[in-house]
Amino acid sequence: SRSPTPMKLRDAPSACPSLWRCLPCPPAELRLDLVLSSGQSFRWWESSPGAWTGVLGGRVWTLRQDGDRLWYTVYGEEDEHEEEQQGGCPAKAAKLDAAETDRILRDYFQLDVGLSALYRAWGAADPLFRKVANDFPGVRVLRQDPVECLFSFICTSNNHISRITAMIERLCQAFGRRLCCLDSRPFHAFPSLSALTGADAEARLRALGFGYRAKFVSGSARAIAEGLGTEGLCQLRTEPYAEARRVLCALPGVGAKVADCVCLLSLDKAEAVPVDTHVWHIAQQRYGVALGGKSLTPRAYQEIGDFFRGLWGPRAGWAQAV
DNA sequence: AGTGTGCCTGGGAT
DNA sequence: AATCCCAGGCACA
Ligand SMILES: [Mg+2]
Ligand SMILES: [Mg+2]
Repeated sequence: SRSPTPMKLRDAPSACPSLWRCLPCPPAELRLDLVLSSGQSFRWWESSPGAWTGVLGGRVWTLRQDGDRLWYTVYGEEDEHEEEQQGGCPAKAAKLDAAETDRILRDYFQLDVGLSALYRAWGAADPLFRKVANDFPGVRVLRQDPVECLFSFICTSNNHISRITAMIERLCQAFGRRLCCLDSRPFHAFPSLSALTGADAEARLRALGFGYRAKFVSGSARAIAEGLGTEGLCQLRTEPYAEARRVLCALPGVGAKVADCVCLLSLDKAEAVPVDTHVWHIAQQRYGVALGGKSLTPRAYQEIGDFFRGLWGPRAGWAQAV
């Protein structure tokens, strides 16, 4: 039985305060706008000025930062009893209580990591960082779901942000569980691993405009399903950086850069420094890193990562996000 | 082992 | 208006 009244997007707590909660969170610790539009995640949308709507932990949320508070609201799921879970994880979504939603948000934004102290340390070690940090406070690394992060970043290689975002949107629409509709716009969960292992997955992805990445997505889904599984992928959080990176690089469509993105943004490897062409140029021009050659070779990639780890320390990946 | 090349797609430049 | 160019790399040879 479908809900008789369609749900609407919520804009701010003022209209209906009882549907919102908040966490203490000063702008120096988190700048929601910078973090959610920085290209770490592709699934947040500024639904109205200052309000960010997206999917997290199988629920649709709207977030808003107001001074020292991070406000949030979680939307109810439609047709819960009709949904069949295809994967191994029977996430029978009971109504989330306030303590649980608080925990999910604190975990996603890693609010237990004090950013102010890290900014001070990076700035003390690096004058160039000080300059940038002034304009970009509160930029922190999200702790994303490993499956979403992996398949999203497989889509980023040799691609444009605008197209990446559109591709991932279509991926969720076609393969992800529908969660709810807000202002008649449907929201879908990121697909489970098993949703991407079907025999026709590659063809369907091609039809969605994935190009040659269709084979990478379906191939990596297969490889993980037949290998370590979703659980094993998540277990890489407890493995050393080098091991996680090695396992990821064995997947089709995953090389050093994508692996480092997944390590940093979903597997708790704060020392991972994803090096793209932009970072490569910065390292040479602004930091004077001496590297022969006119292409980003594996050796140069390693050297640049080592350089920034030496400069910024064990959370170099966090500093680079700024 | 370290390099060079081609690649789906589509928005912006020419 | 067509065509070129190339972007958050990667897999191959
Ligand atoms: Mg390139
Ligand atoms: Mg690989």
